[in-house]
Amino acid sequence: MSPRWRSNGNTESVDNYLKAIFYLGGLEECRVSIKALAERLCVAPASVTNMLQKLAASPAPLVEYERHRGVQLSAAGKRRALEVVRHHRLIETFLYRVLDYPIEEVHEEAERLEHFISERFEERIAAKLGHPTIDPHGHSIPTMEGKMATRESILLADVVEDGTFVIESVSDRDAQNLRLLEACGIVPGARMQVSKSASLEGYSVRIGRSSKVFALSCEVALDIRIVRPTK
Amino acid sequence: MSPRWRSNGNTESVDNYLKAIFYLGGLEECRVSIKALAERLCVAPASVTNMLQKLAASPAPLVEYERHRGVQLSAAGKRRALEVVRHHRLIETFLYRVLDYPIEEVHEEAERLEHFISERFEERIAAKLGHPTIDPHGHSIPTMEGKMATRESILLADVVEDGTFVIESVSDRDAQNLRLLEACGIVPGARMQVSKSASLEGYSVRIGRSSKVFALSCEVALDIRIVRPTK
DNA sequence: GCCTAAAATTAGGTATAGCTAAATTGAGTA
DNA sequence: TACTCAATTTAGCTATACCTAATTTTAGGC
Ligand SMILES: [Mn+2]
Ligand SMILES: [Mn+2]
Ligand SMILES: [Mn+2]
Ligand SMILES: [Mn+2]
Repeated sequence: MSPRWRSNGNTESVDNYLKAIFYLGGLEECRVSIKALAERLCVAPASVTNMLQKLAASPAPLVEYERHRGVQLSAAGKRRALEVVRHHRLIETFLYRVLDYPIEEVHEEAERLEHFISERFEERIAAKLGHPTIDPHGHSIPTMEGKMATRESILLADVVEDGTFVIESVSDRDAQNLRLLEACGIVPGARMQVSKSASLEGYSVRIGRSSKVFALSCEVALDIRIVRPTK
Repeated sequence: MSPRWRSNGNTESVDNYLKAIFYLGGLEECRVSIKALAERLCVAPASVTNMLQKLAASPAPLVEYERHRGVQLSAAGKRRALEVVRHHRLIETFLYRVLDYPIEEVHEEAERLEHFISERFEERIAAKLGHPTIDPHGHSIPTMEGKMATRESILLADVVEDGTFVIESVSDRDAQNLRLLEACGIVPGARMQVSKSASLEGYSVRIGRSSKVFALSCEVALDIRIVRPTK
């Protein structure tokens, strides 16, 4: 058997390349370097070059690739990347809300299953969840049509003056962290009073009306995105 | 990338070979021929020989294979086969009961996902469903420890005299059929009055207290297993 | 404009899991 | 016992997707 083919003719590996290009390209959809892709995907640069050449040479290419000049998603590639992201985030939401997964376990399971669920499965969990727009980490879930809401937010690590903020999202990449953050009440939507602690290199935060104060390292502050309160 | 490795070190393909040997070996766990496996798995006989040689040569073999004498599962192979069957049937039950899948769509989705869910996922859906023992087709779900209840049942096609029976299970392999059978009320647990229709080659059946009578072909009667009513 | 080093590419090789076609084996029949 | 043929095995090939090592290219510093 060759690797399993998804409905649209992609393999799991191809999906993961598309997602990585989408992520690394950012909102401005910049060209992405081979090196950055290799690091993100934990494969050798030569493997990336190989895959991109194959993808770009196909009759309906998912990527635009030029030798030595990096790679961008084509319209079709972006569409597919957004579909996989939708799968990922819907699955995470489902695992968290319906199957009562601990928050730190949803990402790994979603990372696998996102490639193997059918459109029917996608549709059924979306319906079961009431067509959610935000996943348990606070990330936007793209619509079925491939539109994703963008919200303006900043890294907690970029905060320069003390103040009150609302937590927009937390990174899904470090399971350990995630467990701790949730235990502190640092979850999307929570209100947080932040003071930059000059002595310690980091932040003290107070969540909601709680009197407890938590110390966050600069490291951890890179995993938290915040917005100004609407009021 | 090589094909995806499951937690226990198997690939999807290996899992499918184990399941096929388990199924074709029957309750008596007979040796299974290469030809039968090739047909069931829709691959060439040479591919089967290849795979079995590799499986049998591994340090902790999942199968016992002798040249020209067919193949049987080892204890480890049987354990794994039962685990995959458990995944399959739990997933089917979950899709049917929680995600409201139409009965004829559960099998195909389960056939794929059975290889990719984690032990956590298995545990969570089992809990959500109240640790079910029967799937929507009426098949026994093996326990976490790898025990599967066996019930005595016969094919409707083997019925020689008219009578009243309880439907034990219906085959999950023909989606079209399944849709029709469910529409007629021919579902596991239903009580069914059967008369062998000598003129037509087939059966007339009446479900429960209904006055409607359905005609079933001998073909379809091969897809239905029944037991005598307990009372 | 040249030199160097990092980035990218090419070359050559691995494993999985398929395939076809050719050779072999062994079970049942004459 | 010998023959025949279906089942099985072997040999040689393909595709995906990874690897390392060697080579080439580009871009920055001078
Ligand atoms: Mn993934
Ligand atoms: Mn997420
Ligand atoms: Mn399967
Ligand atoms: Mn079933």
